[in-house]
Amino acid sequence: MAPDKLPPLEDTALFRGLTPEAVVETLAAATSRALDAGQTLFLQGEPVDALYVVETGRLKLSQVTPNGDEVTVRTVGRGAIVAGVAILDRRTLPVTGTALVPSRVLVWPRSRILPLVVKHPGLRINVLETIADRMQASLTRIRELSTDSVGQRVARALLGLARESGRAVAEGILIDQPLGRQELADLAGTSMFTASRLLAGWARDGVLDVGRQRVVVRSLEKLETLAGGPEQP
Amino acid sequence: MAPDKLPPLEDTALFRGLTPEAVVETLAAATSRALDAGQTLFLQGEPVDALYVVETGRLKLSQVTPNGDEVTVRTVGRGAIVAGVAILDRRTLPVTGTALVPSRVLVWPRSRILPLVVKHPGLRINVLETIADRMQASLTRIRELSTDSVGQRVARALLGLARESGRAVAEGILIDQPLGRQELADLAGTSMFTASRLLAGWARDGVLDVGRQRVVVRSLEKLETLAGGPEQP
DNA sequence: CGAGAAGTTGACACGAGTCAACCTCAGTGG
DNA sequence: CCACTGAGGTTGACTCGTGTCAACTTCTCG
Repeated sequence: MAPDKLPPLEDTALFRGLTPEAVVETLAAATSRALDAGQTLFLQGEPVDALYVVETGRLKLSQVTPNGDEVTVRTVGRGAIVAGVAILDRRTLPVTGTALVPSRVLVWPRSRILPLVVKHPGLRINVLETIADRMQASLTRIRELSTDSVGQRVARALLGLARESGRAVAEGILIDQPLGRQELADLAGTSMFTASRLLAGWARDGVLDVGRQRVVVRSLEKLETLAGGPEQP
Repeated sequence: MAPDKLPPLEDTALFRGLTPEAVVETLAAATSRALDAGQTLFLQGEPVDALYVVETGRLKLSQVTPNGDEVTVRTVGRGAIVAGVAILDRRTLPVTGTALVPSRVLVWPRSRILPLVVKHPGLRINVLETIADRMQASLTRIRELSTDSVGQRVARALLGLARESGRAVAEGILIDQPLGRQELADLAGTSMFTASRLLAGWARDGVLDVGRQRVVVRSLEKLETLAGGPEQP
């Protein structure tokens, strides 16, 4: 796992605006943990006992219903702060975190992160900002689930993925991560069958190129139209 | 507006656990503002310039789509902290706040609340706790919108209202606030017609008594069953 | 090359939204 | 005091988007 072309962690949500010394001290306090694909990092309802930052890979944050249904709330990649509520008082986790692919996370047990947020107020600010951002995203999601069609939601999910893990290729923007139909369907809150039909239709219309575990966006504009206008936070 | 039988504000989310002096000082820094029914207190997307606490009445927090559709995110009554993001750095409001009935709110402009949260850490903790609670509620709502039927959602909305503004009467629990079908439908994320049909059916089954702007829950147990099991946070 | 995972496609059912017509009260002004 | 009016609510008919299930195809990997 050579630290090749990865953007430096110093530059991610948790460390933005901190002094180099604070960054070094905080990083030194972390341990690193590897996760297999499908492995669970923490369970909804458990007490929060650590703060995490995604080093590599991709985590799925989901809610499970009492009947065992699972709803993907969001997925996060490198640099994302996870379980930010760790810096608040005794709380339980609102979601379950699972690795979608083999991943690696930085771990700060509460006992180690709490003194640090006291010492470095910027750290606390960054975590709280993340929580506020997630709040806004959740509210937007509620609105989308209430008013948008499945087509719009799938289109918006693709736009999000393109923005987050898009890579420019000859034909357009490749979503640079294995993306199964089921996974996309979970993100958009629909069934695999409906997602499959939508992708097939859009591929016919020249909006996308699709393949096994693979999507290339050929026309961002058309996709934005399908999503019902460009991003609205 | 005599301070009749209202539970004391000292006892609400913002002040829990504070010293009496801190409560007095904080209350002294607030101004009070009256709102007509339907009046807007703040608009989604505006910069947050104040923290509010509901004194009397009821506010609706909603998200509006670019096309003008409106989705009720939640409604709050006496004692609720609103626009808690005010204590974070420069942010915009994630929702619009509107009075459902003539209401009264306490107002702390940012410039006045910020020094107070520094002076009284308990104040900050209380606001952050509220934000975390709302986060959890939003995630639960996302799950419900994704997996529950409209019937379950309406039942759950009624349970919430009964818990929040329920008053025991001879026949059961009266939801002690004017509750139009449209309003209930908005809360559950459905149409007025569907809400009306559901209420009519449940009234037939003896679960509810319904009338113009009025609902009485006759059997909490049956309603919980309809909601798909008792509360699951 | 075989087996299983991933994806596709058609047939079908059904929940819930939409619209129109209608009913029924509460409040108002003559 | 009563008739009128309009908001609130109900109900039926209809449509349509999506979920479900089954059968089938096509990759990928060991």
